[in-house]
Amino acid sequence: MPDEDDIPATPRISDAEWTVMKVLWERGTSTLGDVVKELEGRLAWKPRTVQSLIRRLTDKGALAVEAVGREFRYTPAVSQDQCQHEESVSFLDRVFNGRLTPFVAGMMEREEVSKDDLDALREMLNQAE
Amino acid sequence: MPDEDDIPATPRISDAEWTVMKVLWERGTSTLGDVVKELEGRLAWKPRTVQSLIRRLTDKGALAVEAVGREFRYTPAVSQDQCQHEESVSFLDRVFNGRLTPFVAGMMEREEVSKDDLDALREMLNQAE
DNA sequence: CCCAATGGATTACACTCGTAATCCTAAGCG
DNA sequence: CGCTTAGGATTACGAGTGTAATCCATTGGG
Repeated sequence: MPDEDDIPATPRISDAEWTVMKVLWERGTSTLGDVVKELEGRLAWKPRTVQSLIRRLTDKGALAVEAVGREFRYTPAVSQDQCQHEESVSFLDRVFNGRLTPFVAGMMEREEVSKDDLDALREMLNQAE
Repeated sequence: MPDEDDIPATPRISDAEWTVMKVLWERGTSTLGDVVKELEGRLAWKPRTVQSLIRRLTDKGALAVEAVGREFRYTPAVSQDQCQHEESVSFLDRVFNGRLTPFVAGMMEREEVSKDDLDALREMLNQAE
Protein backbone atom coordinates (compact mmCIF):
# COMPACT_ATOMS: atom_id res chain seq x y z
CA MET A 1 0.00 0.00 0.00
CA PRO A 2 1.24 3.51 -0.73
CA ASP A 3 1.92 5.58 2.35
CA GLU A 4 1.48 9.31 2.65
CA ASP A 5 5.14 10.07 2.66
CA ASP A 6 5.32 13.84 2.64
CA ILE A 7 3.35 14.43 5.81
CA PRO A 8 5.39 14.02 9.00
CA ALA A 9 4.21 11.60 11.68
CA THR A 10 2.93 14.46 13.73
CA PRO A 11 2.84 17.89 12.18
CA ARG A 12 3.87 21.22 13.63
CA ILE A 13 0.81 22.95 15.04
CA SER A 14 0.81 26.73 15.39
CA ASP A 15 -0.64 28.78 18.21
CA ALA A 16 -3.97 29.53 16.62
CA GLU A 17 -4.19 25.98 15.30
CA TRP A 18 -3.85 24.61 18.82
CA THR A 19 -7.00 26.47 19.76
CA VAL A 20 -8.87 24.69 16.99
CA MET A 21 -7.35 21.28 17.68
CA LYS A 22 -8.35 21.51 21.32
CA VAL A 23 -11.97 21.96 20.29
CA LEU A 24 -11.76 18.97 17.98
CA TRP A 25 -10.09 16.75 20.55
CA GLU A 26 -12.75 17.69 23.05
CA ARG A 27 -15.78 17.35 20.82
CA GLY A 28 -14.55 14.66 18.48
CA THR A 29 -15.75 14.76 14.87
CA SER A 30 -17.29 18.14 14.14
CA THR A 31 -18.30 20.40 11.32
CA LEU A 32 -17.01 23.89 10.70
CA GLY A 33 -20.21 25.27 12.21
CA ASP A 34 -19.68 23.24 15.36
CA VAL A 35 -16.21 24.64 15.83
CA VAL A 36 -17.31 28.18 15.05
CA LYS A 37 -20.13 27.92 17.56
CA GLU A 38 -17.80 26.48 20.18
CA LEU A 39 -15.34 29.34 19.78
CA GLU A 40 -17.63 32.34 19.41
CA GLY A 41 -17.90 34.25 22.64
CA ARG A 42 -14.47 33.06 23.63
CA LEU A 43 -12.73 34.55 20.64
CA ALA A 44 -13.48 37.23 18.08
CA TRP A 45 -12.61 35.02 15.15
CA LYS A 46 -14.64 35.28 11.98
CA PRO A 47 -15.95 32.00 10.54
CA ARG A 48 -13.59 32.33 7.57
CA THR A 49 -10.69 32.46 9.97
CA VAL A 50 -11.71 29.22 11.58
CA GLN A 51 -12.13 27.70 8.15
CA SER A 52 -8.63 28.78 7.16
CA LEU A 53 -7.17 27.17 10.23
CA ILE A 54 -9.10 23.97 9.68
CA ARG A 55 -7.94 23.87 6.08
CA ARG A 56 -4.32 24.27 7.12
CA LEU A 57 -4.74 21.54 9.70
CA THR A 58 -6.17 19.13 7.16
CA ASP A 59 -3.41 20.07 4.72
CA LYS A 60 -0.78 19.18 7.26
CA GLY A 61 -2.52 15.98 8.18
CA ALA A 62 -3.65 16.89 11.67
CA LEU A 63 -7.31 16.51 10.77
CA ALA A 64 -9.05 13.84 8.73
CA VAL A 65 -11.92 14.86 6.51
CA GLU A 66 -15.04 12.96 5.62
CA ALA A 67 -17.68 14.34 3.29
CA VAL A 68 -21.21 14.07 4.61
CA GLY A 69 -23.68 15.52 2.20
CA ARG A 70 -22.25 18.79 1.02
CA GLU A 71 -20.40 19.39 4.27
CA PHE A 72 -17.25 17.98 5.75
CA ARG A 73 -16.76 16.36 9.09
CA TYR A 74 -13.38 16.93 10.64
CA THR A 75 -11.74 14.47 12.99
CA PRO A 76 -8.38 14.66 14.74
CA ALA A 77 -5.87 12.49 12.93
CA VAL A 78 -3.16 12.91 15.55
CA SER A 79 -3.45 12.19 19.23
CA GLN A 80 -3.57 15.04 21.67
CA ASP A 81 -1.24 13.20 23.95
CA GLN A 82 1.37 12.80 21.25
CA CYS A 83 1.15 16.43 20.18
CA GLN A 84 1.34 17.66 23.73
CA HIS A 85 4.36 15.55 24.35
CA GLU A 86 6.23 16.79 21.32
CA GLU A 87 5.49 20.38 22.21
CA SER A 88 6.65 19.67 25.73
CA VAL A 89 9.98 18.26 24.68
CA SER A 90 10.65 21.02 22.19
CA PHE A 91 9.70 23.67 24.74
CA LEU A 92 11.94 22.22 27.42
CA ASP A 93 14.83 21.96 24.98
CA ARG A 94 14.48 25.49 23.73
CA VAL A 95 13.95 27.25 27.01
CA PHE A 96 15.45 25.03 29.69
CA ASN A 97 17.99 22.97 27.77
CA GLY A 98 15.74 20.01 28.23
CA ARG A 99 15.73 20.14 32.03
CA LEU A 100 12.40 19.63 33.75
CA THR A 101 13.38 20.64 37.25
CA PRO A 102 14.18 24.32 36.68
CA PHE A 103 10.91 24.67 34.85
CA VAL A 104 8.88 23.33 37.72
CA ALA A 105 11.01 25.30 40.17
CA GLY A 106 10.26 28.50 38.27
CA MET A 107 6.55 27.87 38.46
CA MET A 108 6.65 27.05 42.14
CA GLU A 109 8.75 30.05 43.09
CA ARG A 110 6.11 32.31 41.69
CA GLU A 111 3.35 30.52 43.51
CA GLU A 112 1.66 29.61 40.30
CA VAL A 113 1.15 26.03 41.36
CA SER A 114 -2.12 25.36 43.10
CA LYS A 115 -2.63 23.24 46.17
CA ASP A 116 -4.30 20.66 43.97
CA ASP A 117 -1.34 20.59 41.64
CA LEU A 118 1.00 20.09 44.56
CA ASP A 119 -1.08 17.16 45.74
CA ALA A 120 -1.24 15.66 42.29
CA LEU A 121 2.50 16.02 41.89
CA ARG A 122 3.15 14.34 45.24
CA GLU A 123 0.87 11.53 44.23
CA MET A 124 2.70 11.03 40.94
CA LEU A 125 6.04 10.98 42.65
CA ASN A 126 4.85 8.33 45.06
CA GLN A 127 3.51 6.29 42.19
CA ALA A 128 6.92 6.53 40.54
CA GLU A 129 8.24 4.49 43.48
CA MET B 1 12.13 60.72 32.34
CA PRO B 2 10.88 59.42 28.99
CA ASP B 3 10.27 55.71 28.89
CA GLU B 4 10.77 53.45 25.92
CA ASP B 5 7.12 52.94 25.27
CA ASP B 6 6.99 50.82 22.15
CA ILE B 7 9.09 47.95 23.41
CA PRO B 8 7.20 45.49 25.60
CA ALA B 9 8.49 44.77 29.09
CA THR B 10 9.87 41.48 27.90
CA PRO B 11 9.89 40.82 24.20
CA ARG B 12 8.92 37.72 22.30
CA ILE B 13 12.03 35.65 21.63
CA SER B 14 12.04 33.23 18.72
CA ASP B 15 13.57 29.79 18.58
CA ALA B 16 16.86 30.77 17.01
CA GLU B 17 17.04 33.86 19.18
CA TRP B 18 16.82 31.73 22.31
CA THR B 19 19.98 30.00 21.23
CA VAL B 20 21.75 33.34 21.08
CA MET B 21 20.27 34.66 24.30
CA LYS B 22 21.40 31.57 26.15
CA VAL B 23 24.97 32.27 25.12
CA LEU B 24 24.70 35.86 26.29
CA TRP B 25 23.12 34.94 29.60
CA GLU B 26 25.85 32.43 30.20
CA ARG B 27 28.80 34.55 29.14
CA GLY B 28 27.51 37.97 30.05
CA THR B 29 28.57 40.92 27.90
CA SER B 30 30.08 39.66 24.66
CA THR B 31 30.98 40.72 21.18
CA LEU B 32 29.67 39.23 17.99
CA GLY B 33 32.90 37.29 17.65
CA ASP B 34 32.51 35.83 21.11
CA VAL B 35 29.06 34.54 20.31
CA VAL B 36 30.10 33.22 16.92
CA LYS B 37 33.01 31.37 18.49
CA GLU B 38 30.79 29.97 21.21
CA LEU B 39 28.33 28.60 18.69
CA GLU B 40 30.57 27.28 15.97
CA GLY B 41 30.97 23.55 16.20
CA ARG B 42 27.56 23.28 17.82
CA LEU B 43 25.74 24.87 14.93
CA ALA B 44 26.40 25.48 11.26
CA TRP B 45 25.44 29.13 11.44
CA LYS B 46 27.37 31.65 9.40
CA PRO B 47 28.61 34.75 11.24
CA ARG B 48 26.14 36.93 9.33
CA THR B 49 23.32 34.77 10.65
CA VAL B 50 24.41 35.32 14.21
CA GLN B 51 24.70 39.01 13.52
CA SER B 52 21.16 39.11 12.14
CA LEU B 53 19.81 37.44 15.25
CA ILE B 54 21.72 39.79 17.53
CA ARG B 55 20.43 42.75 15.59
CA ARG B 56 16.84 41.56 15.94
CA LEU B 57 17.37 41.01 19.64
CA THR B 58 18.71 44.51 20.14
CA ASP B 59 15.86 45.91 18.04
CA LYS B 60 13.32 44.23 20.27
CA GLY B 61 15.12 45.36 23.39
CA ALA B 62 16.37 42.00 24.61
CA LEU B 63 20.00 43.06 24.32
CA ALA B 64 21.66 46.31 25.32
CA VAL B 65 24.45 47.64 23.15
CA GLU B 66 27.54 49.55 24.14
CA ALA B 67 30.10 50.74 21.62
CA VAL B 68 33.68 49.91 22.48
CA GLY B 69 36.08 51.13 19.85
CA ARG B 70 34.59 50.20 16.55
CA GLU B 71 32.83 47.14 17.97
CA PHE B 72 29.74 46.62 20.03
CA ARG B 73 29.37 44.79 23.30
CA TYR B 74 26.03 43.10 23.76
CA THR B 75 24.51 42.52 27.17
CA PRO B 76 21.21 40.86 28.07
CA ALA B 77 18.64 43.52 28.89
CA VAL B 78 16.03 41.05 30.08
CA SER B 79 16.45 38.43 32.75
CA GLN B 80 16.64 34.81 31.78
CA ASP B 81 14.40 33.93 34.64
CA GLN B 82 11.71 36.32 33.51
CA CYS B 83 11.87 35.15 29.89
CA GLN B 84 11.77 31.53 30.89
CA HIS B 85 8.78 32.15 33.06
CA GLU B 86 6.82 33.92 30.37
CA GLU B 87 7.57 31.18 27.89
CA SER B 88 6.49 28.66 30.48
CA VAL B 89 3.16 30.28 31.14
CA SER B 90 2.40 30.78 27.48
CA PHE B 91 3.39 27.20 26.71
CA LEU B 92 1.22 25.78 29.47
CA ASP B 93 -1.73 27.90 28.37
CA ARG B 94 -1.44 26.96 24.75
CA VAL B 95 -0.86 23.26 25.13
CA PHE B 96 -2.27 22.28 28.51
CA ASN B 97 -4.83 25.00 29.19
CA GLY B 98 -2.51 26.31 31.84
CA ARG B 99 -2.42 23.11 33.87
CA LEU B 100 0.94 21.99 35.17
CA THR B 101 0.03 18.53 36.35
CA PRO B 102 -0.84 16.91 33.01
CA PHE B 103 2.39 18.24 31.61
CA VAL B 104 4.50 16.63 34.30
CA ALA B 105 2.39 13.50 34.09
CA GLY B 106 3.06 13.26 30.37
CA MET B 107 6.78 13.49 30.91
CA MET B 108 6.76 10.91 33.66
CA GLU B 109 4.65 8.44 31.75
CA ARG B 110 7.24 8.36 29.04
CA GLU B 111 10.04 7.90 31.47
CA GLU B 112 11.65 11.10 30.38
CA VAL B 113 12.24 12.23 33.91
CA SER B 114 15.55 11.23 35.39
CA LYS B 115 16.16 9.90 38.87
CA ASP B 116 17.80 13.21 39.70
CA ASP B 117 14.80 15.12 38.51
CA LEU B 118 12.54 12.99 40.65
CA ASP B 119 14.69 13.68 43.67
CA ALA B 120 14.77 17.39 42.95
CA LEU B 121 11.02 17.48 42.53
CA ARG B 122 10.48 15.65 45.82
CA GLU B 123 12.77 18.12 47.52
CA MET B 124 10.88 21.08 46.09
CA LEU B 125 7.56 19.66 47.19
CA ASN B 126 8.85 19.22 50.71
CA GLN B 127 10.16 22.75 50.73
CA ALA B 128 6.71 23.93 49.66
CA GLU B 129 5.53 22.79 53.12
C1' DC C 1 -40.11 29.42 -5.28
C1' DC C 2 -36.76 32.81 -3.98
C1' DC C 3 -33.45 34.62 -0.68
C1' DA C 4 -30.38 34.59 3.14
C1' DA C 5 -27.13 31.93 5.30
C1' DT C 6 -23.67 28.28 5.30
C1' DG C 7 -19.57 26.44 3.94
C1' DG C 8 -16.12 25.09 0.40
C1' DA C 9 -12.23 27.11 -2.78
C1' DT C 10 -9.30 30.63 -3.77
C1' DT C 11 -6.82 34.73 -2.73
C1' DA C 12 -4.84 38.40 0.29
C1' DC C 13 -1.59 40.67 2.88
C1' DA C 14 1.48 42.21 6.37
C1' DC C 15 4.60 40.23 9.78
C1' DT C 16 7.95 37.12 11.77
C1' DC C 17 11.55 33.69 11.19
C1' DG C 18 15.45 31.18 9.55
C1' DT C 19 19.19 31.84 7.11
C1' DA C 20 21.97 34.24 4.97
C1' DA C 21 24.59 37.54 0.97
C1' DT C 22 26.45 42.16 -0.26
C1' DC C 23 28.67 46.23 0.57
C1' DC C 24 31.74 48.98 3.10
C1' DT C 25 35.13 50.46 6.45
C1' DA C 26 38.60 50.09 9.86
C1' DA C 27 42.31 47.65 11.74
C1' DG C 28 45.82 44.35 12.35
C1' DC C 29 49.44 41.59 9.93
C1' DG C 30 53.19 40.72 7.04
C1' DC D 1 51.74 50.14 2.91
C1' DG D 2 48.62 46.94 0.93
C1' DC D 3 45.73 42.88 1.88
C1' DT D 4 42.92 39.96 4.47
C1' DT D 5 39.39 39.97 7.81
C1' DA D 6 35.99 41.19 11.32
C1' DG D 7 32.08 43.44 11.98
C1' DG D 8 28.43 46.98 11.18
C1' DA D 9 24.42 48.33 7.81
C1' DT D 10 21.44 47.05 4.44
C1' DT D 11 18.97 43.84 1.70
C1' DA D 12 17.05 39.21 0.43
C1' DC D 13 13.89 35.73 0.12
C1' DG D 14 10.89 31.90 0.79
C1' DA D 15 8.01 29.54 4.42
C1' DG D 16 4.74 29.90 8.01
C1' DT D 17 1.18 32.65 10.67
C1' DG D 18 -2.74 35.43 12.00
C1' DT D 19 -6.54 37.05 10.21
C1' DA D 20 -9.43 37.43 7.11
C1' DA D 21 -12.27 38.81 2.23
C1' DT D 22 -14.28 37.25 -2.21
C1' DC D 23 -16.58 34.26 -5.04
C1' DC D 24 -19.73 30.56 -5.58
C1' DA D 25 -22.98 26.85 -5.01
C1' DT D 26 -26.33 24.68 -2.26
C1' DT D 27 -29.93 24.35 0.91
C1' DG D 28 -33.36 25.27 4.33
C1' DG D 29 -36.92 28.59 5.68
C1' DG D 30 -40.62 31.67 4.85
